[in-house]
Amino acid sequence: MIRQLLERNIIQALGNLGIETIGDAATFTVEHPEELSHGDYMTNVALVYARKAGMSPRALAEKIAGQLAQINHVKKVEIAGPGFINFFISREFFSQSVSDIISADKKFGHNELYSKSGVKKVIVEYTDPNPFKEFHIGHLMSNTIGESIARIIHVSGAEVKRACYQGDVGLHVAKAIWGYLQGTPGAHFGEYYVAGAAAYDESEEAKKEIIAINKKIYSKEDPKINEIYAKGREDSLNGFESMYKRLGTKFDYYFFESETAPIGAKLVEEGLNKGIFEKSEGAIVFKGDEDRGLHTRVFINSEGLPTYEAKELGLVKKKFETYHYDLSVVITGNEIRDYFRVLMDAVDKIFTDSHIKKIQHIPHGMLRLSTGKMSSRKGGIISGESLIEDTKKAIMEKVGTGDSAKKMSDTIAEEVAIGAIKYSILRQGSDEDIIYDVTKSVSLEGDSGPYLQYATVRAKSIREKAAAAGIVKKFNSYPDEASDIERVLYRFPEIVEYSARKCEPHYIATYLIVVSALFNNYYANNKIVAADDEFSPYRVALTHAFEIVMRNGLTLLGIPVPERM
RNA sequence: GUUCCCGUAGUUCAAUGGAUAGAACAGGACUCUUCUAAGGUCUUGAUGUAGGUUCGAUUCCUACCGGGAACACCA
Repeated sequence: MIRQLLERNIIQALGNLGIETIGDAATFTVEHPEELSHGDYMTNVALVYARKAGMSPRALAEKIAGQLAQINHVKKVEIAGPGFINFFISREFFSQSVSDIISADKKFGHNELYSKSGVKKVIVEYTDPNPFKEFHIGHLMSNTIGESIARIIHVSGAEVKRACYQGDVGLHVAKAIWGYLQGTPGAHFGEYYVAGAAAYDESEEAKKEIIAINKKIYSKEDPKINEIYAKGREDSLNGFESMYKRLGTKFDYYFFESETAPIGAKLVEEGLNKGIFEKSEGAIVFKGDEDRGLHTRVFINSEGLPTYEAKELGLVKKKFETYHYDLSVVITGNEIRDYFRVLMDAVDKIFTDSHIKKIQHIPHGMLRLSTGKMSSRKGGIISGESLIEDTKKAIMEKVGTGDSAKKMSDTIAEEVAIGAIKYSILRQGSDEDIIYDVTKSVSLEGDSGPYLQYATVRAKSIREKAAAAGIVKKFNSYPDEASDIERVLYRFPEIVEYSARKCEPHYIATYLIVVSALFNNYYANNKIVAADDEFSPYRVALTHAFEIVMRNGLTLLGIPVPERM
């Protein structure tokens, strides 16, 4: 609200100077400078209006600053650089915000971005692993990003439902069952699938057998196949469920291709009659608008079976019938991007309800290895589980050696491993590929999840020490100068809102790193718990406020906070 | 070939059209008798090329160079 206050005052000042702002294409901004030494807020107003005012930016800045009345919370106004006006906020504001953060506690960071814009119900689809195949690191990436976005949307004022869409029918299932029937050594269907997929490519005979199995899966005529199918599906889904538990996800809805396929096929049939789809070379296709760079896509293949596109259409309908959303968010790999644009075009033509069309696609990059694109069709995939286990092992080795008091429990190692992996995914823009380097993922220093967890746990332990020492936090006695950490903590809700607007968790991740670094620096330079220091109660309060921001921020990233480290 | 994404320190990533392009890792120099050294302090080092728009461009536009993806019956 300080921002709005400043904007109003600046417009007023411009008015006093006879500079018209209404209906002007040029707009000024009020924002936080990149560097704290440049103040708490800054505006470029003088640079924007200099030409119009017929004077140099610095001269105009001086004039505007001269016209500004005394603004609440503003302690100092400076002109700097080419003509920026910098505002320094009063000390009382920061100590008040420390108190406000502690009062708000878990709710600090909540905002009304969605509720204000009338978006009250949001469904978020992510992860989408396929039964009978391995849950690999690509699913880990989708899950991490999706879970975080779901949480961010939730604290931004919407009811959120989590959905997972899974391919329980299709050739991949037949490949896995074939592998099982061959007596392929292995413990689960993910391994049988790899064997079946390899055989399908290499042997004509195996290919025929797999196609035959596929038909039996659909027709359900073979009791033995039915039994294996049921077992494999259940095993897979149970495996996924325990993975979701480890990762901290709980889905509200599960959708399956076996149920969306008939719905989609029916929609395409109806669309064919309306001229939305057309027949071509024995298949039913949707002609994408070439001018908009859209491709033509097959929805029903020449054998009369619905493709992924048709199933996805069925999914849209199924989702909306299950939960009347205001917005549907779909998180997938970015190789689907162009295809999704075609799908959206088809959705737009098929459905009439404007709500059902409110679909936002969030594509994410690939988790890449030096060996190239991951593919579960061949061997050489990295399972989500093995990545977690390897990371965990590396953490144990790093910390567990030496004196036994420092040895960590399995629970903590697990939390730190999950934090390390999730942070490495969420620290960058989600549309970018992540170059996964095994040795670097194991490094826990600096820009990492464990760094954030460590700073948080440290704050918690200091707070407990203060409580034991009988120091009660207070907000009325503090050093004259506000510390840097105080000057950024109150910005957290703005970061969350911005992150929600962009559907990009990495803004929160980056912010938490900055805040942690400032706190660690504060910790190194200030004795927080000190019985004979009059400022100690305030420092304890500040530490608590920091801990709250960290906890809330890490929660939005889906990163757990260990008891101790 | 067409369309879409992307080129930032040696490496992995940041930067709502703004000030001196930020971190981290790696390299160099310090720092535990003191609340957790998985920490802190100092230091070396970057916008693919050529134009354009702008008071101002890593950001927007055009061309080129380089990487990735999609492009009809897989998902």
